[in-house]
Amino acid sequence: MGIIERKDKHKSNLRKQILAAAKALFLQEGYEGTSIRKIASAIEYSPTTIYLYYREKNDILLALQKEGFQLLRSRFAILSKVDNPLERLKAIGRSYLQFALENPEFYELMFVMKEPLKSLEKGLQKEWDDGKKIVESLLFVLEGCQQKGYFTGQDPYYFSIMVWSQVHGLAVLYLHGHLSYIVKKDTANIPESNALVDAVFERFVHYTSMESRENTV
Amino acid sequence: MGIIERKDKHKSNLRKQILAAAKALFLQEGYEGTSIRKIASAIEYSPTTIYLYYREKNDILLALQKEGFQLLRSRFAILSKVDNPLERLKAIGRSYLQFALENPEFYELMFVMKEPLKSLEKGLQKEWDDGKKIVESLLFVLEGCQQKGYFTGQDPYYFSIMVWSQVHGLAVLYLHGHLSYIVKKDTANIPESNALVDAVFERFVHYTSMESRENTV
DNA sequence: TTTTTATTTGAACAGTGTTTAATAGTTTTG
DNA sequence: CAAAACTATTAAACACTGTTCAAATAAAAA
Repeated sequence: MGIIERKDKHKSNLRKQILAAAKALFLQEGYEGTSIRKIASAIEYSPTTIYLYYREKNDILLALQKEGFQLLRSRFAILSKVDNPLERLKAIGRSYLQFALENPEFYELMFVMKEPLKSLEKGLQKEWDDGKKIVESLLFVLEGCQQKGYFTGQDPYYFSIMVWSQVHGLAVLYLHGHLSYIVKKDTANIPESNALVDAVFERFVHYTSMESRENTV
Repeated sequence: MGIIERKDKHKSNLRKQILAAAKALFLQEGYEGTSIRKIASAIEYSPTTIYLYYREKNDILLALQKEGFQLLRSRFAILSKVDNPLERLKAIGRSYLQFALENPEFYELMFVMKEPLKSLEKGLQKEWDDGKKIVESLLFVLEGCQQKGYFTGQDPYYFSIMVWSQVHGLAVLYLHGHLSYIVKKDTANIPESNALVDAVFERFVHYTSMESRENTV
C-alpha cells in the first residue's frame, strides 16, 4: 500500500502548498488581494485545481483563521507563567490588543470577517472550536480571579463578554481607521496610536476595579 | 435662467433617485447585493449613468453613511430631555446599542466598513465630520458628568473612547455572529441575544461606577 | 498493450467596478 | 431655418471575481 500513501502525501502536500500560498498573499496583499487565481498562479497550478483540495474559498479562509487562533493561543500560553490571576487577566488583555495591532489581517480573519464562519455553517460541525477556546481561556482566568476574591458575585460569563467586547471594540475601531479621525492633534501615526490603545485599555483596567488597590481592600 | 434651474433640478433629482435606490437595495439585500448594475436597473438607467452623478461606488456608500449618522443623531437628540448627565450617558449607550441591533446594515456602513472612508480620503475634505459629531456628543455628555462630580480627574477623551469601544465591540461581536458561538445553551435567537447585549452593557455600567450608588456617595 | 482510474485543466457562466468612445437629444449660434 | 456646439445617455469593452463542467492528460491495473 506504499503507492496509496505516496498519493495521500502528495494530496496533503498540495493542500499545504495552497494554504501557504494563500497565507503569504493574505498577509501581504490583504483579503482583497487574495483571489483563487492568484493562489493558483503562486503554486503554478490552474485555478480549478484549488477546488479539488478546498470546497470553496471560505474553506481556505477558515483554515487560515485556525492558524491565527493557534498563534494567539501560543501567546496566551506564555502568560501562564504569571501566577496572580488578576495580573494574568490584565496581561491577556494587553497581549490580545498587541496581537490585533501587530497582525491586522489575521485579526480581521479571526474576529471581524463573516466569511470564514459561513463555511463553518455549511460544513459538518457547527461549532466554532478555535474561537471558543480563546474565550474559554479568558473565562478560565476569570474564574481564577474569583477564587482569589476578585469580582465575586458576578457572572463570569457576562464579565468575559464585557472584557472581550472592550478589547475587541478598541482593536476594531483603531484597525478600521475610525479612531484616527478623532485623535488629538496629528497623532495618526502608528507608534502614538499604539500608545492611545494602551492608554484606553489602562483606563478600562482602572474602571473595572482591576487595579491593585482592589488587592488590599 | 429658468432652463438652467430645471436642468439642475433634474440632476439633483437623479442623484437622489440613485441614492434612494441604493438605500433600498442596501437595506434589503445588504452590501453584497448592492451593485452599480442593480442600482441602475432599479432606476431604469444604464450603469454608466451612475458615474455621471457619483464619482465611484464608495461615494454612494459615503452618502448613505451620512444618512445613517443623521438617523443616529436624531435618536440621541431625543435623549437631551434626560437632565441628569449620568443617566443621559447611560441612555446614549443603550440607544447606541439598540440602533446597532435594529439597523445592522447601517451600522456596518457607519462604523465597520472601510470603504466609505476610502472615498473620503480621495475627496476634498479629509475630515470625517459626521462620525466626529457622534463622538463629540458623547464627549459633551461626559463633560457634563464631570461638572456634576462624576469621573473627576479623568481625561474625558480617553474615557469616551473607552465607552465607545465597549458598545462598539459588543455590537460588532454580536452582529458578526461571533457571540452566538459562545452563548449559553441554545439562545442564538434574536430576542434573547438582545437581552444578552443589554445584560453585558449593564455590567459595564456597574463596573465603570456609573451605577446610581455613586450618586449618593 | 489496452482498459480503468486518478488528476489536472481550458473554457465558460454569471457576476463585479469602471472607462472609452459613440450616440441620441437639446440649445445656441450663424 | 439649418448648422454647429453642447449636454445627457449608453453600448461595448476591460480586467477582474468565485465557481462549475466537460474534456484532456497522466498513472496504475488488467
